[in-house]
This record gives sequence, C-alpha cells and structure tokens, in this order.
Amino acid sequence: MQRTEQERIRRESLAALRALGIEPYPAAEFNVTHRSKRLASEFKDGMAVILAGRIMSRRIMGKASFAEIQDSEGTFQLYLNRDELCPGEDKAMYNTVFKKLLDRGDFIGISGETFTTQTGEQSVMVKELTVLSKSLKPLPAVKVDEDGKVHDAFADPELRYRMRYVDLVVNPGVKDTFEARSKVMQTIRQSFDGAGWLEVDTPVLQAIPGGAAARPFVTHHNALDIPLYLRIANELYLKRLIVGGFEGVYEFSRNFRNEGMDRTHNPEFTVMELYVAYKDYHWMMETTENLLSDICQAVHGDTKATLNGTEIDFAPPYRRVTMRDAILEHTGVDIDGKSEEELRAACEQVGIETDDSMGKGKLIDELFGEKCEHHYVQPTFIMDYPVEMSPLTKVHRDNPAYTERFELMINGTEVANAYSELNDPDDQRQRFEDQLTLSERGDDEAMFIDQDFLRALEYGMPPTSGIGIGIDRLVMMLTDQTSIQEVLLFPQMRPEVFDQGPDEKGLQALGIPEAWTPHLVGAGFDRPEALDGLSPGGLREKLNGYRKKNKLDIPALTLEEVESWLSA
RNA sequence: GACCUCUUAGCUCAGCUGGUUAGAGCAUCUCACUUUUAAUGAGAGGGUCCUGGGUUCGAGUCCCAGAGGGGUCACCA
Repeated sequence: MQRTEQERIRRESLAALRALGIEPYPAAEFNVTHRSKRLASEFKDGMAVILAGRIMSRRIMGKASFAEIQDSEGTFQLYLNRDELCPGEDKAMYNTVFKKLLDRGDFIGISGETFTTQTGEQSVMVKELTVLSKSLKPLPAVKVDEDGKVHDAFADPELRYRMRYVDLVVNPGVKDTFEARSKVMQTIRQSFDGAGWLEVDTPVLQAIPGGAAARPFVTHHNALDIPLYLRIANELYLKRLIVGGFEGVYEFSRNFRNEGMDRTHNPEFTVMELYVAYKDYHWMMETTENLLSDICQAVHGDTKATLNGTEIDFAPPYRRVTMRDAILEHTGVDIDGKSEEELRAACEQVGIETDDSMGKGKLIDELFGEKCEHHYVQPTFIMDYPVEMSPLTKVHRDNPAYTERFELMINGTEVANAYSELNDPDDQRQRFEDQLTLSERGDDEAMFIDQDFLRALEYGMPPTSGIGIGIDRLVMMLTDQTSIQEVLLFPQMRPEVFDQGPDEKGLQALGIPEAWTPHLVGAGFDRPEALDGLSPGGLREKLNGYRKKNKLDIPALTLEEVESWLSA
C-alpha cells in the first residue's frame, strides 16, 4: 500500500508530536462545556468555554490564526494568538504544534474565552489546546463560498457510500437525513407505545421464508445441517403473537430480498410492521394517515414536505381509491369479473407484455404498476386488491373477488401495505395452495406454505388489521431524497478490492529463491495467490522471458524448480 | 441480466482532427504576515492518464478485451 506524500507528512508530524512529549491519541476523557450550535445561540462575549472537535480549516497569519472546529452540532470559529496560547517564553504550542504539526481533520480540544471579531464573527480566543487525535489521511477539501456555492464537492456516490464516515464529516446535510430517519422511528415508537402496543423481536433466520413473495437469501445452519433463509418479512411471526393473545405488536424488521438493486431497492431494508387485534383496514387507514401526519410534524414542524419540487401534504384525510377504479380511470379497463384470458388481452391492448406464468393477480398488478401507480403523487390509499394477488388478506366483506387490502402510494411509490388479516385457517390453506400452483407455473416468487402458521390460525386468531410501512422509502419522501442509498448509512456495494501490495515473504515460503522474488513481483506475480492455477511450463516461460528482457544476472529457471513452487 | 456512459495529481476537473517534458484550482511543503473567513503574496514538490492487448514513426486521445463506478430498463418494496 503506497502512501501519498500528504500521508507521509502527516505521519512525520505524528512522530514529531510524540518527540515533543505530546501523545497524539490520549486516553483520558475530555469534557466540553458547550457544543457549537448551542454556544452560538447562547453566545455572549467573555464566556469561558471548552470545545472539542475536528479542525476543518486553518487560516494562519503569522502570530495569529483562525481555525474552524467541527463538532457533532456544527462548526465554530477559533482564534489562536501566539502570545495568548503561549504566554511564557516557550512558543512551541503555537509555532510548532498548531502551525506545523496539526492538520485539517485532527481532533483537538480547546479552552478559551468567547469574543466577537471585527468582522462580527462569534469566536473563541484559545488559551489552551489539547491534541485529541491525529488524522493521517487528508479529508477532501470541500469549500462553500459566499454565494453558498460548493467547490470541489466530495460528490462521487461510490466514494460517499463506501466511506460514509468521510461523507458525514465533509458534506453538510448528510447528517440531517439520518437524524430525520431517527426521528421517524422515534415518533412511531412513541405513538405505538402510547397506544399500549408491544415492540417485539422475531426471528431473522427462518426455516420457511414466509409473509411475502420474494426471492430469499439462503444460508446454512451447521449444527442442524439445514438451510435457513434470511427473512423476507416478519408478518407470519407477528400474527402468531396475535394468536398468542397480544392485542398489538410491532417490529422494525430488517428484511432481506435477493433481487435487483436500484434507486428504490437495497438487498436489506427496513419495514415497520404493526398488527392490532379487533381492527379492520378502514381503522388502519385512519391510524396510518394520523401517524404519517405526526411523523411529518416531528421532522419538519409542519404536515407538508417538499419532494422533488412538489409539495406533499401529509395531513389527513388521504384520498381512497379502489384498485378497480384506479385501473378503470387510467386504462379504461374494468377488471371486475374478467377472466384470466380477458385480462391478458386487456394487458396486450394497452401495451403490456405478458407470459403464461402470469396469473390473474399478476396481470392486474401489471396494469396498475405500469399505467396507474405513477399518477398518485399525494398520499393516496389504493384499496380492495384482487384476491389472487393477496394471499394473506381477508376477502372483501361485500365482494369475494376482492380483498380488504390497501397500499399507500406517495410520489408514485408504494410506502405501506396493509390488510384486514386473513384469519380463516381453511381459506388461508387454500390460498397457499393456489400460490403453489402459481409456483409450478414458473412464478418463482410465489409463497411457500408454512404449516405451523396454519396450525396457529387453527387455534384461532381474532380479527386483526396489519400494516407494513417501508421505513427507507418513507424517509426518502420526508427528506427529499430520490435514492434509497441516501437514507441508508451503509448501502450495499460490491465489496471493495484492496491493493495489499507485494508479498515477497509469502513467495519465498513457496520455495522461490530470494534472488527471484523481486523479479516475480516485477513480472506481476506479486503474491502467492497470483500463481494459483498457473501451469508450470507457462510460468517458467514467462519468467525466463522476463529474465532475458531485463538481462538478469541469475540462472534461468528449470521446469522442476517452477513445478516445486506451484506444488508447495 | 440488457443497453448507455464514465475512470487523468490527495480532491474537483481541463486536455481539440493522435504530435515536444500531460495542465488548472484547491490541498501539501517552504518563506512572509496580529482580526481572517473560498485569507493573501512569493516559491516548490506531487502522475502506473483504471488494467491488459492491438493499430501507428508516435496513444491520455483510436480499436479490442477485462475490472470498477454511475445511469436507464427488466425483477422487486
């Protein structure tokens, strides 16, 4: 691993600090009296304050300097004067430590006195400076000018997501998104706990990945010697708890789905699921709109949020549209009473491709997803889904072709999915079997049958309404982000390949003579792994070719030598 | 999985129809400077032009293959 010049210089500074008797990574706690934001709001000249944080900029002007220190709340300006910081003869703390050995990114603690500069900037005159942690890598130098224009932004999404720690330090606003996310979850917890519902934890590793239709991640349990699946949903477990007698249960469930990744999908994502006994989906709609309104209030202090230039109003009530009406309005197709063949024809007619594995549910889903979904920008409940696409939902009280299910659409995206839960065990068994038929037709996302869940229903589940709210997407809606990566601290990325540098010792361990190892590195075989799977003849030819080309003064290799390395 | 596109200094990016020693700003280093704020002035160092082939007298630039990223679509929440 090659170090850059800047890194080498910082390591030299690190050593110089130690030579001066200053520990760059001290163990002792450092207690502050203020943080930047609060200090700014309570600011008066002449306050004695202690602050800690990262040096984000330095403006050195001979015997006086200004520096920006960044803590968890924001930044604050420091004024460092040589003779204030070093009242005695020894000026090393200013001349050497501050001016030469400290860098942008270092953590320091300071104590001093507040004052206002001639230009009117709130500042702290530093009397004492403590080195708290030396930073060995230079932070990207993002600068914001007077017009608020950002220069040299650290904007490459790959680097931002791979090194979120740098992103958080350097890009203003990134923290706000995650604070908003925390506020969303806090508001939900407060609301549900206040209602007397119980927050629970259910298995992430499941023998049967149930509760949704999706491709799961598979792993293996060694002791039991069985495959286990990372949960795609927690729904069936929460319903078992309703069977067990809890009136309301909820869980923030990290779900895992082995599917594509894009702006709205990450392999792991968070869904808040809530189940409440003796309720139906109408009650759940009211509960949901009130909850979202509270959440938006908590985040923005208002029920309105701006998303993609459009104002979204989270104040209840939300529009309620049946799926049949939605499809009728946007495609002219009335799905009511249509057979599979008729629906397939209708799809083809509006330009949707179909294939034989698609059943009625899937066809209707396509009609809605392709032609209707994107129209619903303001929060809208799409209700009464066809029975074929809702295997866990109770049939509609007025029409058995539909179910009591709704999805909440915001900005053309599904944010929540809720039902009057199916609690008739025989009906549930039949629906699972219908799914099995779909699976045999080639739908690899059809649901598995969970026999234990069916048994639980046979013991009796009260009428229940349940909902799953996509937390990541909700946070996107509330923070004006268009990609899910922006609301996940560490979104999924292809693993990074680190350059480990040459491993001459490892090569020698294979029996390669010391005279040859530097040349193997030179020829591109810089680690033992680089030789894996090579044929002895080919390797010998390459190395002897390298020897000839570079006129090396060592004997040519024999086939036996090379064979012995590769068999080592 | 398909298509489009990108990869040049620590960071952000220029680099024309292929042509001397590959540039800028910031960052870094040296010097000056006691109220600055994208501080300023003077000077210096810093490059595997993603990797591997090919075309050519000559490749950062053109061609092929590969790696990684981004975007669009498909699947999905």
